[in-house]
Amino acid sequence: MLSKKPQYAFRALTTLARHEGNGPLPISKIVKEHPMSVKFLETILLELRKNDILGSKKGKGGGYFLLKPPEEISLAQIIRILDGPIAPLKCVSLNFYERCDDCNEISCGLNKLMAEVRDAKLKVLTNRTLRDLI
Amino acid sequence: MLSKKPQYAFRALTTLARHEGNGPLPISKIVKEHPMSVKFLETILLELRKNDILGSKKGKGGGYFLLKPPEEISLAQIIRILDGPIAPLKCVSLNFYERCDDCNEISCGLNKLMAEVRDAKLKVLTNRTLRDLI
DNA sequence: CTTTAACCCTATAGATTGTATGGGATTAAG
DNA sequence: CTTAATCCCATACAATCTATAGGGTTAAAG
Repeated sequence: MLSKKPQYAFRALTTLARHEGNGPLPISKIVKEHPMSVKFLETILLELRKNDILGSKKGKGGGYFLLKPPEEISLAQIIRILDGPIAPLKCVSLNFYERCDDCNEISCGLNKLMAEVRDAKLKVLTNRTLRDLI
Repeated sequence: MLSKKPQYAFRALTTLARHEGNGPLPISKIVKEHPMSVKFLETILLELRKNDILGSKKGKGGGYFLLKPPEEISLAQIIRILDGPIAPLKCVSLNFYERCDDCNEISCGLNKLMAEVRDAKLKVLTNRTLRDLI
């Protein structure tokens, strides 16, 4: 299950995508369209800025804006930043790999099947972008 | 990410599947093959019994056994029992549906995409069974 | 009919993660 | 110099995950 962070993020990002090219959009405007905690959204957008999804401008007239066109921002990128691995197990994760300490990865049948699940999810999540969300 | 419960469950279930037809297998034997907390595994197997995956026999010489052949028990069934929804959002879950109170399901683009993810996962998880795990 | 080995049931503890909130610092427009 | 915004970090609160505890019930075997 997706946690709230990416869910809120997607709402904010669609608003930012629709506003593309018109300069920075402040949180106050985003929240007007999607009612939610300003402070919580702030931490989310900050995280997206640190991961090069968003840019920001401080001070009066400032706000956030997309660093790339919406069709170049996949759902997978956002989910990985805010929720971590897309794979059902760390031992089959592409971006968050960790060895499992209590199963043998070579003989373990589960990780092979979970890798299939990972690929099935990724096929959707890397091909779908913010553009599909608008 | 899968929680520990289904992970442990899959290990126990493969042992039970290999033992199929030879009568009930006690927890003590399962744990000998897969070291883990006896008590924790007990609560897991109990949950599977209540959901008609396992049968059990009490008393000396008792234990657990599969109620169906391994090829009729899909990974999806086990995950739903122990981890809940397979869909990334409740509002697109087939077995655990809940209306989202803060988004419009008709106009919300996200749930359409998350339904695609759900279907991609289910395609693997309903076709793969305990048989594939052995 | 007692011992023993097993499952049955419920409560709860401890750790981790998810969901925010608060307060102040920094920046820049007007 | 005032105002409106982001930036940063700490922390509170709640929910879930992981596991443990302890006693109850059942049934086979001697």
